[in-house]
Amino acid sequence: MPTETTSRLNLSYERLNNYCCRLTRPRQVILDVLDKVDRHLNAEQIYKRASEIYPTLGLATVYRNLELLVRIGLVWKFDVGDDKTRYEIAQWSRETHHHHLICKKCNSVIDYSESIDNERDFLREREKNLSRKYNFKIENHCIDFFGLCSKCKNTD
Amino acid sequence: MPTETTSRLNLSYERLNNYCCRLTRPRQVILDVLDKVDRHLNAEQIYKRASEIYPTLGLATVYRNLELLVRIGLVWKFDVGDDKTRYEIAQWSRETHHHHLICKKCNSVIDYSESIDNERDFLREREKNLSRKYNFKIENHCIDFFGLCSKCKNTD
DNA sequence: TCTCCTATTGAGAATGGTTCTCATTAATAC
DNA sequence: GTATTAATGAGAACCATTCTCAATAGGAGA
Ligand SMILES: [Mn+2]
Ligand SMILES: [Mn+2]
Ligand SMILES: [Zn+2]
Ligand SMILES: [Zn+2]
Repeated sequence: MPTETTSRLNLSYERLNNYCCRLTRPRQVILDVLDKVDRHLNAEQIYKRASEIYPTLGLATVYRNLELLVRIGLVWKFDVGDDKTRYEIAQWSRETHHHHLICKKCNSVIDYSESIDNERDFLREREKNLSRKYNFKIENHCIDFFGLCSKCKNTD
Repeated sequence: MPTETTSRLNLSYERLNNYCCRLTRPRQVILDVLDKVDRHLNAEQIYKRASEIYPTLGLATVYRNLELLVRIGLVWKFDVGDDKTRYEIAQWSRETHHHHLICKKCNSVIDYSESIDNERDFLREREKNLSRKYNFKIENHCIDFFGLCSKCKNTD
């Protein structure tokens, strides 16, 4: 019985294969770290955790592979306001798709998915109109809310 | 008869005053550049244009003041995918508020404002629900669509 | 208009996240 | 196995942005 995690990893490996990318140890380890619950990590954090599993790993390799994984759609990258790009495993499925609440003060990120179907429908409709009007091929969207998290709100 | 531009600049000066910031020549010039039609410039581009008006201007001063203007709400900053932060004069009014279509290939930005009222209402409703549920004080939102502009779509 | 205080400036150095280089290693097709 | 070449690790390089610090100039008050 494959766990959710192993099946997600297998899908990732398959995708790498489709893109003619070799399934190297560093890639496995990086995907493994991204697959864990902690999300929204920056490259340095991913490097640190992956190094514990595979100590000879190099930081440049982490950057190179994150870039690759983003390019082939297995990973999402985004910014929150500090100057470190954040990464998280791509969540395309209807159950896990989500958007973000981003705290301007502590740069923490909250995933939310309530009414995400509403948002998705709404955005799809907008995309249809906009792409027609501007002859623009929309590939993905970004919707974020910025402000103060509950902690930071009370320590002003 | 004040033009739209001069009145917008006057409002900016007033705002600076309210925040007890001196109305220096560099600030005037930077605001003047931002107030021109070309939007979505990066710091270097703003520096270049402002230098033509005020040649002794320093790049650090541009960065410092852009930061200030963002902080007091006169300027918006955002990223498009190259590694240079973009800036544009804040457009809060109902007539000029807009969102962005961003080309992943050439990093150009298209302003759109059709159905922006719909979007705004929709987002406001979401903000209300989310801030209650997560005890999160939402201060602003970001909604962008990424893809390929009409030019880049045809040169793949 | 003059003076004083200090916010602001300009130049260049420093920072730090990310990318590049290059010799070495290892995945995979045959 | 062997050959091919994609991928790696280490460190240097890059470059947008921030910092430092002595010099300058707003603007409040006299
Ligand atoms: Mn997330
Ligand atoms: Mn715009
Ligand atoms: Zn916070
Ligand atoms: Zn384009």
